[in-house]
Amino acid sequence: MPAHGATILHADLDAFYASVEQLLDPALRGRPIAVGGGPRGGVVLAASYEAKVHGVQGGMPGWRAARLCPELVFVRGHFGEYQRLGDAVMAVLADVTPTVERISIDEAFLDVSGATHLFGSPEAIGTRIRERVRADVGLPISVGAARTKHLAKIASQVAKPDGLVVVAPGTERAFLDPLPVGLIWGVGPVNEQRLADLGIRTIGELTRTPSSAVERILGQAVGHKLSAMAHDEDPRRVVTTRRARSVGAQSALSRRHPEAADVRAVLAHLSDRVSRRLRAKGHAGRTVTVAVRFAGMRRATRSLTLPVPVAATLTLTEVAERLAWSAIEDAAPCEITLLGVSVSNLADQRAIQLELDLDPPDPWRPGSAPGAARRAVDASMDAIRTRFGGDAVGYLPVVLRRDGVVPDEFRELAEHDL
DNA sequence: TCTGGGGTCCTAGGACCC
DNA sequence: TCTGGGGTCCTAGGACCC
Repeated sequence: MPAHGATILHADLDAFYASVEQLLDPALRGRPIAVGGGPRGGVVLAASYEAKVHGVQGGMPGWRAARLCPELVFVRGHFGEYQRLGDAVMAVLADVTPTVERISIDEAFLDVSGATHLFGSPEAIGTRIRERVRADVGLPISVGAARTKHLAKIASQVAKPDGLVVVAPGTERAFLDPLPVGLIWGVGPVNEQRLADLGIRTIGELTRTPSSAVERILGQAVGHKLSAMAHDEDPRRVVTTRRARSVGAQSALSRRHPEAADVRAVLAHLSDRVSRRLRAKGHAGRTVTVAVRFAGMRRATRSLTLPVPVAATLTLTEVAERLAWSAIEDAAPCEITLLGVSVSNLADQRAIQLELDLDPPDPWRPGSAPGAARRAVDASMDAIRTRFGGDAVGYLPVVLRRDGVVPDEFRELAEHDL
């Protein structure tokens, strides 16, 4: 049942990383800048509006961004600051209502239906949020307000940069009809092109298309979402907590023929990262998935669901290695450019810590229980890292040392629990 | 001189069970 | 004479989001 009034807000910081850099260094203000990447490699993580004008976008290879905008300034990024300032903005939002759903470092939904008696209309609340974020944190933020989350998110996109858009109840159709379908959450480049092939470019054109045709193109789920939105029946509520469904890590590698020692070293490193995070949260997972990217960007995944959840570094490494070779051998001869490990089917694992014994027991210690031994090793490593920091033990595989395009601080930011 | 790293959700086919 | 229909789980691939 939709709330009365445009009481769902979507607040979204503008070009977040780039805006923080311009806040920290006044010399960068008004200039086209890119965070991450460089003219010779890596990818752009974020671009300032001055750079976006030239077509520079997040996710774009640095060399291409440099070609689009020769005066582009590349900055390395202050990832710790992003976390700190993102948190500060969320604190401002929490002053308005406890019903805040943070969906990434820099954006959140709010349900302000219980806050209007204190702060006034959704429009007044949106204005207040924008003023306070600007005054207290120093960053531009856009806000959309509407009757549903979906619509509020579209409204904030329309409001950018540094604006506020309220979709008053009853005006939804008039608001949506002229907008491009790409603004719909879940319609990316592929679906946008598929729709364009049918002559459908605006949301209005889409809603006039028979739903059976839409579902044929976009699939049943997206089709249903669209028709729900078209009829203003978006049931999603603002939820303040969400549980992680998977934990993973990946690393791009310079193009190479897969060598057993390399593959093992990289997978051990990734498995170590993943399993440490699982253990830190008291989680374990039954399904292990390995992703391999080959030269030419083709990808393959292999997964295995185990009878019991795993969280031990060594166990995860062994499973990952089998899965990786299954994918590599199916593609041979090949060159690989990325390896990834992820664990899903998560279960809370604080009480029991069963570990699958994939290997025969240690021949040097007859009667030993490999699972228990592995847990003991992991516990010691975790304790040392907690005390002395993540670099105290463990190692970075030689094959990764040269390829570390993305700073570790960025990984930490991306993996941070929101 | 080819593209990061963290995720979510959906789809389709097959195995398996009752 | 080979054979229903529904449900669940697993696997692989893919689109999408920040």
